[in-house]
Amino acid sequence: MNIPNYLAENDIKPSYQRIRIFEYLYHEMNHPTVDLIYKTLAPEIPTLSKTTVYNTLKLFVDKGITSTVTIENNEVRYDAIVTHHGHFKCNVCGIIVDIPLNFNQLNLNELKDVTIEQTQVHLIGKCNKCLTI
Amino acid sequence: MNIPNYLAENDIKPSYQRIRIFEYLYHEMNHPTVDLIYKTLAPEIPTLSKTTVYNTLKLFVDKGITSTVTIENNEVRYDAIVTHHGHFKCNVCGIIVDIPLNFNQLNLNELKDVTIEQTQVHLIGKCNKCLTI
DNA sequence: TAGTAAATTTGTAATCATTACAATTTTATA
DNA sequence: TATAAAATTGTAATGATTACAAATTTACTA
Repeated sequence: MNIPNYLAENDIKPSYQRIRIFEYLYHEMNHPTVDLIYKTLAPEIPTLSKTTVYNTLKLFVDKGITSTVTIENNEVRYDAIVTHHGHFKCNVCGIIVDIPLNFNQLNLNELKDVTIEQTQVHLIGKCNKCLTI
Repeated sequence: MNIPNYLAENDIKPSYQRIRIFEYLYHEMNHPTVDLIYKTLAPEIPTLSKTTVYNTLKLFVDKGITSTVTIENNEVRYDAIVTHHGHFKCNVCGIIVDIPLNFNQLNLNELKDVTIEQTQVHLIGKCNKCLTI
């Protein structure tokens, strides 16, 4: 994955900040909040502004290369995976992991008359690590 | 449904404010925000405080007679239905409707090692009414 | 290459939902 | 009726997000 190229292909000029933010999202896969991205990158990019992180993520979402995950209020999280998938969140350690899901298995007969553009499946429980402690 | 009895059965003293707030939730079935509940009831209960609405909904959730719906950030919504079900939200008119779902149909083989305590399924699209305008 | 316009980044202030907390009011009880 | 406990209320604080204008960087053209 060449990140500058990937950004350019998606109509995003690959500025230094944008490259670093997407690189973080893509490599960490940790569904970070804006605050976590900012706190992680700020020491390495001293001029970085939190507003830039907000602006950049909004741009990524608009251009379709990032999705948002809102499981609980007061924290929007971001994900470099944009294909349909679900999320599992451990309510002990807080980790969020992507899970493949076959949405066709949901019986949506009740919804004949609507169009569905987005599906969010969030599972909340305890992860294996926290169960065995 | 006798609301004072229902509250009492669930270990909640049926004060006037609590009765009115639950009555609103239960009859409207509109997945309101705190603000909407407050704005609707305040004219009829002039002394009502928004803090009371927050306190009361937190109590309802703790006692298990209300659930929260967080589809988008910056608005927690409340639902008097607490059995497992999903939600459909129209991104034009904003209406949120409950939808029955058979969660067993989700193929969760990937999650053998975790316990799942809560499942949230949110479908976002356009409702029939907004499609035909 | 310099000069200018456009795009991007930045910092500060404003907004809005929610929570904290102490004071007041109401309810229950002795 | 007096007192304690519970519930309600209003105000202030918090924290995420947005608005916005200034500063900086980049792209383009003469």
